[in-house]
Amino acid sequence: MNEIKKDNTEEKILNAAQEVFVQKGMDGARMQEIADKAGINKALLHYYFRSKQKLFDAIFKKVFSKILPNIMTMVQSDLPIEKKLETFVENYINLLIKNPFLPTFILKEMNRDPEFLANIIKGNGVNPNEVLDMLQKEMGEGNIRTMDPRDLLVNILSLSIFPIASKPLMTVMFFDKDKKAYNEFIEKRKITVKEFILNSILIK
Amino acid sequence: MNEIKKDNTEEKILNAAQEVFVQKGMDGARMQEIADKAGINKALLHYYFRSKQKLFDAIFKKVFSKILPNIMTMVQSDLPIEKKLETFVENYINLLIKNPFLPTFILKEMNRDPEFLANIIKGNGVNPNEVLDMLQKEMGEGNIRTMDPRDLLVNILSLSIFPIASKPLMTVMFFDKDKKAYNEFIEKRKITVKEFILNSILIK
DNA sequence: CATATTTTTGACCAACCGGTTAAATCATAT
DNA sequence: ATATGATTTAACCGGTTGGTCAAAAATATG
Repeated sequence: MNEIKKDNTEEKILNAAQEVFVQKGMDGARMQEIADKAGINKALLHYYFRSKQKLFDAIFKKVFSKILPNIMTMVQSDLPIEKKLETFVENYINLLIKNPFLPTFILKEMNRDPEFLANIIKGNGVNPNEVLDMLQKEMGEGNIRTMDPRDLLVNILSLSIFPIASKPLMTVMFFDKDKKAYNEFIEKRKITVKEFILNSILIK
Repeated sequence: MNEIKKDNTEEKILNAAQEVFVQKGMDGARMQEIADKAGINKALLHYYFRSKQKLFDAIFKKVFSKILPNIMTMVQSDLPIEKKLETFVENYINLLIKNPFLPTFILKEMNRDPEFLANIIKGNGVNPNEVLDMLQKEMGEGNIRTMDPRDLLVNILSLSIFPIASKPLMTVMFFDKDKKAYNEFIEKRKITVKEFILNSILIK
């Protein structure tokens, strides 16, 4: 029973910590709140993870690793670029719909330790150059307009992520605080974002 | 002398508070640090602004009001859509280059109080519908492709703002931690973003 | 100049927060 | 059963933080 129980508490801690950290950030999170949410004593947090910083690092790595692999899916098939883009945008927006606080959390806490950030990326086997090469190849073959592939990749990410990170602003600006209308809007964007990009880059 | 001196300290406080709040967020900011940076006693902060929350609200309103009016410039001329877009993107990216921490700060703290957010927008005379109407008019005249004007506006904002909010990630992913290369990239985006959008929406 | 008002300061406080410790509980192996 | 090591807890600690207060300094008023 030893290992099962250990895994169980550790998992309970990680889940609670993720919820609190992602919503309140490193500075706003309280060890007590994480302990309460995990249904354990506060000292037990320090038994499993020595310090708040260590626990935070574990969570940041965990959620950041959720985001990254998606990028590589764009290169892991030989479908035409339209299809690649379609599945990527759809997957990404779906992931963010389920985790709406994730973008803001990552954007904010990203600035804390760029070195740590670099290590996570490397450790996840994410190689942006593969994506950039794929895009450049499509350009070379005359399938899409020639441009800096980094611009294209950044544009794809921007259009997918930003509208979810700015949910409160958009809900108030465009939908009169109607969250359902906002959700429908985001749902539709799985298609409209793809179309917007393809209209810009496709050579017909 | 009364008013001049009062304005002077109040301004010193606001400048110091902006610097600290924008970089560290509400939770990470310390009243002591703000006081030090303003060159005054900590008690004086509470003399001018009763609480940390009040001071934060003042700063959030201040910096958010910096961002908003730009959106309305798109509607305050009768230039062709290409020119409107060009000046908007250029102005916006320039503003963000000068205030690189602004996007992350606003995105994070936006979630704190949506009601407060709505009031600031109203109080700034920003009416998103004016922009949406302008875009829809361009569509009706057959100048640009027909689409949900909200999508278009959100896309313009996403492409302008996100790459600056995600500076650390991009510096590490694309530029091997070379900040100068990143800066040049952003500089070029004043043009490439405009082109990317026009390629997508322009009917030739 | 004297008085009233505003601005600024140093000292202080209660609450909070991350972290520690020693003891208790539990599971397991002998 | 009991000794052993891992897990969990309650109580506690020192430092930090937002905020207060009374008094001093500066300024305005008459």
